[in-house]
Amino acid sequence: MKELEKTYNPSAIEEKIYERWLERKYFHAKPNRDKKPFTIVMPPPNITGQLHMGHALDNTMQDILTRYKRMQGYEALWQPGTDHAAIATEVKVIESLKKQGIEKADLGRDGFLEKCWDWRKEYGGKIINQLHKLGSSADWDRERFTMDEGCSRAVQEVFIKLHEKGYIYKGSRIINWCPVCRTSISDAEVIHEDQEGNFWHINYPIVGEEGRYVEIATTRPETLLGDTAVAVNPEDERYQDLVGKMLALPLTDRQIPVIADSYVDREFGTGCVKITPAHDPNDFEVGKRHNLPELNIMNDDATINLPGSKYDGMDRYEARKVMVEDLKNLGLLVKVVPHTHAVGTHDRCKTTVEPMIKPQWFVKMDEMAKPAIEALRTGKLRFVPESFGKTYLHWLEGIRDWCISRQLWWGHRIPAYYCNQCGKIVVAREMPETCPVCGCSHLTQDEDTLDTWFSSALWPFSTLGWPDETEDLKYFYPTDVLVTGYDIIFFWVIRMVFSGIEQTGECPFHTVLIHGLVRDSQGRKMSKSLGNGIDPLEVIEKYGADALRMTLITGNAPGNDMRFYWERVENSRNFANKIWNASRFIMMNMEKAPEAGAQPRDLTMADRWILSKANALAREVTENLEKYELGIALQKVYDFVWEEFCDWYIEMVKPRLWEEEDATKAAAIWTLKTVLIQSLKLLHPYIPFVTEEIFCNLQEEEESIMISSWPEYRDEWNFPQEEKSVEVIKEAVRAIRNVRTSMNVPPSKKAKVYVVSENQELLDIFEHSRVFFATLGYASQVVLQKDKTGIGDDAVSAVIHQASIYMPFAQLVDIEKEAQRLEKEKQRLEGELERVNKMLNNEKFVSRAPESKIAEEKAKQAKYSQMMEQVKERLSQLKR
RNA sequence: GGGGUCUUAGCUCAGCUGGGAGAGCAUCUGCCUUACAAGCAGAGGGUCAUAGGUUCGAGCCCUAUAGGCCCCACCA
Repeated sequence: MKELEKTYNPSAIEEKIYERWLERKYFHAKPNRDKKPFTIVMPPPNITGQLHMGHALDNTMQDILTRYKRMQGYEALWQPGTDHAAIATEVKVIESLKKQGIEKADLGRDGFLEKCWDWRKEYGGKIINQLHKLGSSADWDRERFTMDEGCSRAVQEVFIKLHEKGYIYKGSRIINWCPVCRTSISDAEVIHEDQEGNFWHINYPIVGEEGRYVEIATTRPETLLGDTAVAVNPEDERYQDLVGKMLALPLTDRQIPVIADSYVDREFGTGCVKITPAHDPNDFEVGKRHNLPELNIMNDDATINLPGSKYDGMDRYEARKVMVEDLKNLGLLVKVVPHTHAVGTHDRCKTTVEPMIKPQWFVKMDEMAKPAIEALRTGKLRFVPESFGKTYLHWLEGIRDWCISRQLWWGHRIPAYYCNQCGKIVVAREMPETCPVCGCSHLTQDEDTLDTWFSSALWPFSTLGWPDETEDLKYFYPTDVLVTGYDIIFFWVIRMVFSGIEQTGECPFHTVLIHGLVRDSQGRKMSKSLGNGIDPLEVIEKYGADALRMTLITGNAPGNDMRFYWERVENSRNFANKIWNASRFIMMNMEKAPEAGAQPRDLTMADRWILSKANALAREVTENLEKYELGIALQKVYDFVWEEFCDWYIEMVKPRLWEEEDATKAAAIWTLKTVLIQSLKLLHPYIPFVTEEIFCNLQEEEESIMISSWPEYRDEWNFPQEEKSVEVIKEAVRAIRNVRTSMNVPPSKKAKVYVVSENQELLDIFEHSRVFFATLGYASQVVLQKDKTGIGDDAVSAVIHQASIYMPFAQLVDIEKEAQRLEKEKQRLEGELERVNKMLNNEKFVSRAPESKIAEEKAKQAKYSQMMEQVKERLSQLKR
């Protein structure tokens, strides 16, 4: 038996323990017919990533579930890996190249990709190492990467299958273009944020009607150059006569028609809308309906593309300024009205996106969305908390086709090949030798790569070997729970669900456990630009991984954001120290007693009480964990360990340990050890390090707590009678302490305690508990009797159920104060009685409430009236 | 415009299927009691946003209102 340090020092043990777990392969899972599988796939962090609080929370939750299920006897697999993070990584690599004076284009595709792989080699493992520090029990032997061979094969396979099915197509459509990243992005990557801008009212002259104009209002005057019509509402009387007429487009020599389309809102603006099909998604639709020309007036970097015009080559915002000035000079600018409106920006770089028409690859969504919606409706898939299911449905029901091609180099290259001669597109695993149409042998692969999320969408099955029918896939798939933040439901969860159903026929997981954001102490989002982020590694260094994990889980409900406070970390650390010291105490005492292997027969009332409590706790905690109520479960163990076990049970047991010859010493030691181990096990998923360290020092039968068995409820540990008895004793002790405190009696001053009760059963309980009054209630002597014989009027008193407690404090007694205390107690009881009487006198309550509830209230009524009598009696005694 | 969510002790938050309001921190009072001062024993502090409704019974369910936050959305 080793001796523990006086205070718990996490940094001294965490690394050592984690190494041991790794060495012994405890995290490794493999198909095992004798066990049921439990699988979680880790949301793959970006290879550009550094562990932040969000990761810490996300992974702590996954680790808790994995460790819990592993202890329950499941073959628990937590599948880890990293994501290539196409845009994010490409941007980082470009940045680092720039510092060396190298441009992406100079390197060429292959050269650039080489740099990307170098990057991944250097930084790809960083976050994984940081996850180790957190205590994550993922199966690192299975670590995967979204661009490794297996995942790439899965991507290719899915692309080809979806293309064959007609679900993937190439088309020229209006897409979101990021002029800085120079790539298309999907709708999900566009953030609409309100920005202050202007409404520019501009007059378009009507051709052939000198002096007559159509006034339009726009937030983007520069797109005027691409206008191919002006639209009015067909119902709008004001403009009936204009439809069909031509307008002279200012600043150009073009003429454009006035058309009628119900898209136009008569009430908004002037009721006349300029139509720019190539640079606005609505206008694009209008343009299609009216066969309008699509005039692209912008380059990829959002400079104006209009050769021959003075605006050619100007940046879009510069062009705006110059054009507005020119319009003003022409007298066509009617007015400028300040106007805030939603502007689409790229979520990565915050650049205002430019809608553009470009040939891109799309995934057709309508058919695949259906089974994904169905999965939630039929309960095959559920969200915790449930409300996020609505978010999921809402998005799926309004889903549009997914633009999956990106004009990037870092990513999965699209397996499409173009015939240089006839233009035929061939989608295939490898480049065809000849074109199937014209037979020519000159083909070129598509330059584009796929959206990062295309590969992440396959993560739950690509990591298990799909498309091969591997043992892993058969055993571990579908997975069980997906843990992630609500901010990523659209990007990832939805796409995993429809991809999983489409490719494997099964929903990739049955539960999505959603968590919120970790904010700073003022409730702000932690961000680099604000500099308010707290580094989880710093927390781990200062207080230990257990304290961090516990802080992230305590007092937080699924889906809710939380604030980070150092005080809370301290409290968590204090708890680890608390259980550390309780263990230290127990170990010190274990040496004093012969090793008790089996459960002793002579368990005392207190032993049975705490055992019964620990037993009930195991059941409750398990129930909470099954409902993913991680915070509630932890709170329960916390309360049990600190209050019931440490503050009450250990204090109660001390006299038996101090006594040289105590017949029940072995029982005490056995109970201490048993309940401690039970608590450690219940805590292990949350605070794995400290529980492991204690467990290994405490016993020698098992080599690690993480592979020990999860506590189960046992009927033979259920002792309702003893639970009640100890509660009575606690009530009496509390009453004594209360009285003493209110009279400022120091603990050093012991007092004689009389317990008066007419209830023999109660007196019997106290008879067995004399020692508790001495140690917990500072009694010098305990007298149990049925009446007040020998108790002077100068004693102070307290009333508990069916008993009165008297302590003679002659000189200390202040009759006034004593009376005040009792008056207060009387008032409290009056309140209680009023409530309970009101209930029981209510005929409807008595006739409609469940019997158990009525019985409960009746018992309370009896209890309070009895106590009331005692208080009244004592009061009248004082007044004499 | 649509949807979601929140409003509980001074602060930050829990509160499971409706049956007497909880935690941590902070505050106040005593204690260095032989596991722990990162501790022990006690105390104070809440018309659970407001107004209705359902119910024997509402912090919890329903409706409306006010305020906060979030997400989605093609009003130029």
